Amino acid sequence: MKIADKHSKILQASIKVFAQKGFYNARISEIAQEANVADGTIYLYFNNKYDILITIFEEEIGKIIAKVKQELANVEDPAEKLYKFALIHLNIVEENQDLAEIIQVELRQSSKFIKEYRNKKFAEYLNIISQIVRQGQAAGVFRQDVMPGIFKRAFFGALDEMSRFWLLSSKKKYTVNLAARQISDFFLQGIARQVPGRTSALNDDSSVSPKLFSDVVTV
Amino acid sequence: MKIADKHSKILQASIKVFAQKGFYNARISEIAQEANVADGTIYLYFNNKYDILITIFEEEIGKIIAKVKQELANVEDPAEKLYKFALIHLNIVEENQDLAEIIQVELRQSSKFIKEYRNKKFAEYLNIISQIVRQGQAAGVFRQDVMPGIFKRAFFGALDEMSRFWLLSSKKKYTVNLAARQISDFFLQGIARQVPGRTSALNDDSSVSPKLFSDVVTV
DNA sequence: ACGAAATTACTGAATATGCATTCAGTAATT
DNA sequence: AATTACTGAATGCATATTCAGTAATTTCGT
Repeated sequence: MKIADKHSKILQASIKVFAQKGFYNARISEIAQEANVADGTIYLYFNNKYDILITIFEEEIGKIIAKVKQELANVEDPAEKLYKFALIHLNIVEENQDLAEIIQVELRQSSKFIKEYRNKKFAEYLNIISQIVRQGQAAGVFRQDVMPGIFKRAFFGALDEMSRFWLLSSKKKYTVNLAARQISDFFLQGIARQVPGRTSALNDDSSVSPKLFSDVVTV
Repeated sequence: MKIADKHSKILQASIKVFAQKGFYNARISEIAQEANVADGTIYLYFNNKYDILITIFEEEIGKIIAKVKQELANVEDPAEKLYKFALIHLNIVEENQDLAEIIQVELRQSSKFIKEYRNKKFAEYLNIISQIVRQGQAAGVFRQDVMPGIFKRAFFGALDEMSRFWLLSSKKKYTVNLAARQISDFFLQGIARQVPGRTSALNDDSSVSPKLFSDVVTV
């Protein structure tokens, strides 16, 4: 058996066990058992338990970002790009549930080091979204008063919460397609009923959005 | 010193320490020190370390839900209600950062028991949002094809991600007001530029939303 | 009003346990 | 024969929890 085999066997086992039990409640002996190796063998491939978690993150997150970027490359229309992003994201989560669980839950409450590391990679991911927004604004199809820095978080957060819900409730009420469609549509169209002859129902009521976006602090 | 005093002193200390170090890296001795009691005293008020976490959740989450409901009670317009929800939510997070950190991070990866318990309370919170949507649909001001079950998660997720960002980066780029305004506006109006005479830019391009929301699986 | 006895509250060093990590020994490969 | 890969029982440490002892508070008889 080649080295690469055990390395990845242990990693895969770890992803499974960490996702199931959580990092702190996962036992090295469980991972060893799951990977069909001795406890000690794990330490030939990883420095310690924490190192396994970091490696999972390092080796897997890059793949995801690359995949999303690649799949979006040949989509032109900003609105469709946003929808595609949602669709791809949700599909990845669905196909990598254990990994998604770890990234969503375990990596959040880790050491300062891994947290910062996570955030760096994460920022890269979020910036895919803000780039789409800027592109849409430049093309004149998205509103100019939208702040990409807020939008990217709102949009990602919506997807993230939706997928968290999936991870919890195994039996899904909605398809990935429907969720991606609705969520991207919320953000593109809004939920306010479009009254013919007016741009939106909201504009009816000046008390609701008195001076929209006038309270910026910093850029 | 009254009993109630120590109970809440220990709880407050725990919130602080858990938020700072994470549940698993928090030491009982640290909490004791922070609360100015002996290690053993903690066990006169709580069964074990985990019990403290559960109690934090039990005693604090109810207050929050009650506060939000109460503050929304006298708002009528659904659109404004949505904005108010965002504003109140973000303000609560801002004013209870340690607690927010714990609810967001620590309670996620806990035992099955606490997870389920969290989800129950959490569902109650989310349903405030879907109620607003249904109210708006009944009043004819929100689109009928919006699914409240998806919307509530998307909307909450957007707020949650925004506040997570705040918890991480101490120096804030945006005010709570601005974020609440933008996020509720994304969802109400969308970001697609409103072209006069048309209901939205999206309707321009039939390829983007071919058969919107036609792939429902279950209700 | 006072002190003694009883009750209740608190302390923190000692205990016990659980588990990550090590390493002397064995097996497989070159 | 030498090198490399693996094993899993033994080690050692960290820390949640306990509990014998001390302090504070309350009760109650004179």
